[in-house]
Amino acid sequence: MSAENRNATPSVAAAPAREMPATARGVRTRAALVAAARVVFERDGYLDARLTDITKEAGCATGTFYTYFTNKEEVFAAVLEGARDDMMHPGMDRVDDADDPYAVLEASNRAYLTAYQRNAKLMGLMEQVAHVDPEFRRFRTERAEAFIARNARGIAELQKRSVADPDIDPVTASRALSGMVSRMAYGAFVSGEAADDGREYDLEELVYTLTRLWANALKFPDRT
Amino acid sequence: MSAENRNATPSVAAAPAREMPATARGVRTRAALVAAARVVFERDGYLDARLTDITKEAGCATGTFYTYFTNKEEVFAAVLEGARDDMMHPGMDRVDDADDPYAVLEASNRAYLTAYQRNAKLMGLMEQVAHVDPEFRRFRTERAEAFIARNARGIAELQKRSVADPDIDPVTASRALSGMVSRMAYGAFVSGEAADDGREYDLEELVYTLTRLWANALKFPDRT
Amino acid sequence: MSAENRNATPSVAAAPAREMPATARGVRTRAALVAAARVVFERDGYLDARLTDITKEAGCATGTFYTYFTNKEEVFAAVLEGARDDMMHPGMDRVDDADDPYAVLEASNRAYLTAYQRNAKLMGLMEQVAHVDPEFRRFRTERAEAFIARNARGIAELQKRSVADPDIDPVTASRALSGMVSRMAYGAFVSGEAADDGREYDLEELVYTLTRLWANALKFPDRT
Amino acid sequence: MSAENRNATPSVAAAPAREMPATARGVRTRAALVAAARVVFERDGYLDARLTDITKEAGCATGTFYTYFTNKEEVFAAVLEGARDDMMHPGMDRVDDADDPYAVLEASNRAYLTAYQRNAKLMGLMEQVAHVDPEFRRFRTERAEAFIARNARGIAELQKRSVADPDIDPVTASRALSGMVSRMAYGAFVSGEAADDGREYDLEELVYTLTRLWANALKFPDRT
DNA sequence: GATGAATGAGGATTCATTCAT
DNA sequence: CATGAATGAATCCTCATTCAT
Repeated sequence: MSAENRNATPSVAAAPAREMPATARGVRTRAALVAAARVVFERDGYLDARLTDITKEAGCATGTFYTYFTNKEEVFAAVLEGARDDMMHPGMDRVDDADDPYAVLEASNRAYLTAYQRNAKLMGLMEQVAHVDPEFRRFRTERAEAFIARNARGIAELQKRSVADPDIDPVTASRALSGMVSRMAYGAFVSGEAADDGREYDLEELVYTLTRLWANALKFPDRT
Repeated sequence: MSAENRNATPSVAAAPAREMPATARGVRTRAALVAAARVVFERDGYLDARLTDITKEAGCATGTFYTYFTNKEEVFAAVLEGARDDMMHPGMDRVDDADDPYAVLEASNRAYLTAYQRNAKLMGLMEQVAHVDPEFRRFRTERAEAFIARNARGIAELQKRSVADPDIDPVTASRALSGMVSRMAYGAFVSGEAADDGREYDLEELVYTLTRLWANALKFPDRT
Repeated sequence: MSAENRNATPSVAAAPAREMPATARGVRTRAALVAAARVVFERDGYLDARLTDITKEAGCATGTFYTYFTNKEEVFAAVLEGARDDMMHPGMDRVDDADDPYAVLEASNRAYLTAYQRNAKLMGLMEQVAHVDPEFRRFRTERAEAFIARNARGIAELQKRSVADPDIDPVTASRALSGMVSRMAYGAFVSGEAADDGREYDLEELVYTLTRLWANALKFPDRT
Repeated sequence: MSAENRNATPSVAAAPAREMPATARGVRTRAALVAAARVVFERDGYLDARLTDITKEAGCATGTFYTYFTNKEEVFAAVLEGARDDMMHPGMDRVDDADDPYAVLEASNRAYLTAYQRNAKLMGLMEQVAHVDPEFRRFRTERAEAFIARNARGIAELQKRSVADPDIDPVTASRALSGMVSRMAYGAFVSGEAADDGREYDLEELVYTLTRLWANALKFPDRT
């Protein structure tokens, strides 16, 4: 985890991106475009967003777009870039007792869900775009794999300490459980799947259930 | 699962569908179009599929398309229709000991995963389309909710029989665990996420791990 | 020279041309487009011709253009196709005395110049396009080489019959003399180079001078 | 050739040229732009050359271009300016025996072809631009007419001295024969037409054949 | 029913030229 | 003088949908 893929991937897509602006005005315009793009994308969706909507929203001419980006994918990448750190490294509260795996797990899940909720619109967008553009499919996969790998390491660690079911492959388990959490986050914060239940999603209930299921699944010892 | 989705309208989406063909030739043409549509969709994806590609593949004229469908959504609905039953009611092997919840769960998971694998291309398509067309988003959600409801009922039942952790909301748990399974199925059979692990997805390993995690999560009693 | 590159090169450019129309209406529309294209090209030049001008001239919608052609090059190729035979095989009057090389040469030059004059606008266009599009550069070169080869054969023949200077390489000579004629034709009928002389180009004077120069250059024996 | 083209305006085309730079820095920048323009034109062709390519190549900002030129035509004119003298007055070796018309002609042709070869890229460019921009069409024509007039004078002179066929109009003949030479030069040094002959163009062979054809065409007396 | 040509709104993209710094 | 970002008119091209045969 930590800094390893922080600097490695400066841009999301490997497109031959336009170079960064040289002047202050350029920086401002570019930023305006990225901000506008986020607004338009979140409002209209990736597919329905037209380049002119973005420039209009940013208050500049059509051509200006092409000073900074080559196409829609590229602005979208820039938009993601902005939220990237928060999405990849959701700051986790200090856990008092780092030896209590349940507490660590719970804090981790809460951090993940909170970050997801904070960036809900963007995450939904990500999901849509990943299903439309291979470039971003890869990006999404990488993000997922980063979490999976991190969690797999955690599980293996717990197995070594004999606090997790040893009969389970840590990677597959991580894949399953991480998927469970992200899938749930999507359902709760993006698609609002349970809206017709009449019941709203309660973050704490989510944290509680997911953590408990996860802990049970790995056979964490009962907390005394 | 019950009759809730099986009402009068045969079409998936609620579009004002064209009526079914009257003549034998009509039936044949329509069938050819649906088959062609599946081929084209699976080959090019929903978004990149052009109506003319479909008619070309079906070996008929462009205009003929509109004799049977009003637009792309509608053919796609017809394509789904074909695989619908298999996807909704994956035939489950008779389980000898219906009282062994683990065995039942395992059989159920195997049935689900097998069906998913059988219809992998289509499931991937479903996923893509759901992220693009609200009509199908609803359809996908309904399918998911059907499974969730079914599984929630199962969990509640087990709780009543005291073979499942009573401290967990059955619907939320079902949502989480069902999501875990479907997410995993997608990763394994559609996006081929783990291809770079060097390891192929092994169906039985999947069934084993998912079932075990699920059982653990609900605190099924140890099998003796 | 005969049919050797008559069927060989059905289309000028090797572009993946749209297939020919299946219905009579289609044939009509395509023809209208080609005719319109010729008008527009001759009026505005190749570079300044816009696709919409062509469709407007043809009296059809923009999109219709793309039913038959993929781009400007392709229509231009189609336009050339129409005049191709006349340009490649300018019908030559029967020459009474086929043994009189001077008479044959004169008839040949007259035929060439007449054909050039008939298709002057198009030849000018060809010249322009050849300087702009490599595809057509090749076409133009091929046309030129066809004439050069034909004439080189003629020269070699005369050398064998000892009626032409044997100390000259027939291909190089043909290249030079054929170029002289085509260059002159361009100057006279397309660019109207001598317009400021006050003197108009007189076809017969052209034929006379070019033929005489050519005959002298090859040292045809004096006609007695 | 005389002073007719050498009037006050140093620029080739009659565009309302910007005045020459006042400062030393200005001179340097302008020169850099002209040099860059030549590079870009020769590399990309006139039509595909973008103004920004030129400024980039010159290592200066886009706007700087407009300090010295109003548009593409004007830089191109400036580029031509540089090679102008060499192209218009190809230095001819002293011919020992100025009374030997064949020797004079040969020297003249060699000088012309050599100059053409030296400036091949630019001549090709000229040709392209002449077919695209009327301004330069005129320039090209003037250059051609200068050679034609000079040669016509020469021919008339020889006719007076009875060493050239008197039955030929000297201007028309000059037009034809000068065209023959320039056409050949273009074919040999620019379009590389004969590349597929397997034979390379040999300058001396060219000089020999063209001179001989020309001499024959005018019925120069046999050299003894 | 089947055919396939015609339609045209809609959006992306380029690049010469301007102008504030 | 130099800078380089901003401008936006001008075209190209696609493809769902219609309709005469």
